[in-house]
Amino acid sequence: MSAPQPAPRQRRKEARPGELLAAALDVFVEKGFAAARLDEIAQRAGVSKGTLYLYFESKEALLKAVVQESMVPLIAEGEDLAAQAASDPAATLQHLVTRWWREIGSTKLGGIPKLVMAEAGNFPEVAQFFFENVVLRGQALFRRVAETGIAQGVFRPCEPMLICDLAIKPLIFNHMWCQSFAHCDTSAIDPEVYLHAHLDVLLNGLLTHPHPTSPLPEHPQK
Amino acid sequence: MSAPQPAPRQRRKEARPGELLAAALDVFVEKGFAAARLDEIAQRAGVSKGTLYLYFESKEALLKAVVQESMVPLIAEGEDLAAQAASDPAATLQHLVTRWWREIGSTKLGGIPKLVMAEAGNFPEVAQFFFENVVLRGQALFRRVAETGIAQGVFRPCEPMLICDLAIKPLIFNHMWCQSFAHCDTSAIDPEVYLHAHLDVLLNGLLTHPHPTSPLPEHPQK
DNA sequence: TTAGTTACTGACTGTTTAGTCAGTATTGGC
DNA sequence: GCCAATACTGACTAAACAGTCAGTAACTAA
Repeated sequence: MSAPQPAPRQRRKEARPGELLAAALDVFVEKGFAAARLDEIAQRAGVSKGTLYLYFESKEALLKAVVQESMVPLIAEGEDLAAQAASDPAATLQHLVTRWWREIGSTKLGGIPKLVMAEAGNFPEVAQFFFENVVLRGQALFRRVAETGIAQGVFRPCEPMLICDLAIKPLIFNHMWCQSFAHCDTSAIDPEVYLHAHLDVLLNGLLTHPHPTSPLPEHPQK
Repeated sequence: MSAPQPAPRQRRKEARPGELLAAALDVFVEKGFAAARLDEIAQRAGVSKGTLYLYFESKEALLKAVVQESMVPLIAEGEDLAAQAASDPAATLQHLVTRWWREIGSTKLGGIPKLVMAEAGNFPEVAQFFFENVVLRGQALFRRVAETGIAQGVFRPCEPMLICDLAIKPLIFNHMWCQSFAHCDTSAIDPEVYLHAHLDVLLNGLLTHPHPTSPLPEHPQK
């Protein structure tokens, strides 16, 4: 039986915010915003709850900061990439979707929309912030590609925002679904298989002259 | 200034459960499960909180009862309808989706998946109950249609569950989205327009020999 | 009218947790 | 080594809320 020595205190002003945000992301995604306890976030970051309040004003401000720091840079990066106009809208659409999967859908960041949407009614400011800084800017990326594709006659003519919604919403939802029912849905389709099937059917349904596509998966799960 | 006369007490053993469930559905969908207060549910049903506990064991049991009473009958109804085998799988798929929209997507019942998914981590029993009694049975409906369609060569060959997921998940999510961002997304696409565009692109992308389809909407919102 | 039954009430309890702050311990300058 | 300056702590508080139960009043049958 060793004496329960209290962990030695450290002063690390620079590193704290990042560590707290990382811990907060973990706990928020695991438990949801309401059920996340600030004590647990602090503990995972290796500090006490008091320290949390040295860096963030409130629980809500912490969530806002998580969104700000983790999602907004990715959007900004996407905007830079999209600025280099690609000539092939179908390929660009595929590229954007794939990038979403790599950067967000396959990481714990994918849990943020669920978080924000679940609490949108109780914390409208967070929802608004997310909507303006992530959703609208993300939609703009897709929208430009859709407009180009329609103008070129590659995509069937329609409201560009439709293409945007049809392309990305199913994937966000599938992530939420898998996250929520992981313990129930033992024979769920692998999210990456879903991603490819979705892209295939989407493009096939959207293109004016569908390419011959690879066959859809017959037995996605072993 | 009238005297604040306490509303006269009433004894209505038969009607209470239904009224409480209706009030609970309202408040759960509005606030989410965690943020819903039992006092408010009771108040909306015109009773006190104590009465609530005469009819339901706990808050969690109340949610389970809401799912049981509002969703399960609809699934059962759908199973009856699907038992009358339809010869045209594409039309049947369209019919199932449209029925989902009419009975669930366009009503407050559409808020239940959001509710259950948001709290799945904290109340796994509720998620399990929903999954087994609603999701699995709903999937089975779609799956049978998908299998028939593939066997007839009407749908492209693939894992039938994929068709099921591709057909319904986007719609569930779009409902959640609109509900969550109603106050932010002032130029959102009308859900019914989204429904038709989705069905169009889905079938176009899924059929081995796509029908000539009506054009996609150009300006869905006025 | 009265007495018995029970649906219903609402004040109360216990618990949980966001947010506070007086005090402590580490650091860096001298 | 000593002394600020300040990053950090954790016990505390106030509030919110699920769940309880002794008491109340609506109904019923005789």
